[in-house]
Amino acid sequence: MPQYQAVKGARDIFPEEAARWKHVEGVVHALAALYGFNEIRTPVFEYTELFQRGIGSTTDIVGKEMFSFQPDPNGRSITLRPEMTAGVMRAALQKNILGTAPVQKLYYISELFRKERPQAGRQRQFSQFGAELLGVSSPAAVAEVITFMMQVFDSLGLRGLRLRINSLGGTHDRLRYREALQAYFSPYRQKLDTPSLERLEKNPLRILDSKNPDLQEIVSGAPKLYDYLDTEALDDFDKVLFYLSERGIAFDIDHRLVRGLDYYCYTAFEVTGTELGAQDAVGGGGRYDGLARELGSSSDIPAAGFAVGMERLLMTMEKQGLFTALKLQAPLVYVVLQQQEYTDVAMQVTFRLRKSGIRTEADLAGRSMKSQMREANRLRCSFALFIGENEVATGQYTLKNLVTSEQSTLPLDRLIEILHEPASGE
RNA sequence: GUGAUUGUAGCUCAGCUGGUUAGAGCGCCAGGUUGUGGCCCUGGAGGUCGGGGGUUCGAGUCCCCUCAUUCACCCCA
Repeated sequence: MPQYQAVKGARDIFPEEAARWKHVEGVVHALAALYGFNEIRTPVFEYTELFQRGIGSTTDIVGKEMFSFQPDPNGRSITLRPEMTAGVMRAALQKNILGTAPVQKLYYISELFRKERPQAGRQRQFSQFGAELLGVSSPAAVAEVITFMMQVFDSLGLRGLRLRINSLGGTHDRLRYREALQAYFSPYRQKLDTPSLERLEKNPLRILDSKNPDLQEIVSGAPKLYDYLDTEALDDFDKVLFYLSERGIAFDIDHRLVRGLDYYCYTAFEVTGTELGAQDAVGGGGRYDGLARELGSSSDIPAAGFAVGMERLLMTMEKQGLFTALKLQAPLVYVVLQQQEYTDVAMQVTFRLRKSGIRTEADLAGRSMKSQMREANRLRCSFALFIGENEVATGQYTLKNLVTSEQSTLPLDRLIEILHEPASGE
């Protein structure tokens, strides 16, 4: 074991994997532009209260998973962001961007931090891409956000992802339902497990999420949220489903889908994959009309958004073999020098090639010709350009095609022309 | 936070009931070809056997502690 290791739950991404990230990020950026979402970058830390208010103090994230610290002895507590929505909303309110344009469509690809035990598909530092649509509260807005997300999956070539969707109703609906749940579960107190008992008081909806097999029977008999939705909520939900169907987006209605964050209302959704192990959620989101008020806004700001776990997305793509064709970009030319005394010439030539836009690599370590050739081969270069006694004397250099093994000796200007020809791969 | 799992070379792993200088494949470096790679051949470098303690004549192998990994629970992306 080396003396220093990456912090628990944090990992390094080396060049080959970084290429995969760039590929995925490229698709996200391109589709965001297509859908009219603009990138926002917010600080990695915020005042702790923001998350306590925004995410909800009863949630696990706030209760036990935040990296919080106090930089100044008597100063305010600061927290490494465990999710993006609260920060984005804070930024929007702080600058009052809705004052200049009443609808804001924002997206991000950002690093998040949660103090959990790492396991497959879960790290302490991880990243999400996501979108937030602020200022509109229509089924069309929710459908737009979901469609954007699903098209990213589609464009990346993902198959077999499952979209589950539910309506949580408005505040009134949820209040009535909450009481109904408490009434239903209270007689079962003896049988409930500790976390469920706690939820019974704080947030009974989340009992429905329980995976405890012993509780399944009780849970399945619980009142359905769906039966407590008023017509407005039902119409809203139907409309969202209508848009999705019309666009050919498959979904499963799941009346037990609740989601862990307090701020969701009306539509909530989640996308799961089968290749991820226990942590099978790739992304999720919903509508959160109440968040802005929670954060001190004097007016209502309806909003909808989603977040997708980049690591889980990449993991699923890997399992589905979607990266096989992706390789690091190879240099076109490797400059090989016969003896070290030609280093200066080699550096000049290398520079000229690069200046003309040709991806060029050269030996910086003074290694043997054989090593240089092996290196050229390892890097999958298409050409080797030799600098030796003859070349220096005549000013004509030897270019070898490493695939066909053909080589010719010509002035550098001429070689650069050849290298720029499409057949050369440039 | 709880449970289980694994920890031997850069990587993937051997190492029988504890017994001489700890191995293989791949990778890396060098040479075979002092102006030419991929294949092949030869050689080489590289290991506090995660760390500490204990049992023993003797520990990579057994025991304890510790650190780390991985997976699962909880919850979530």
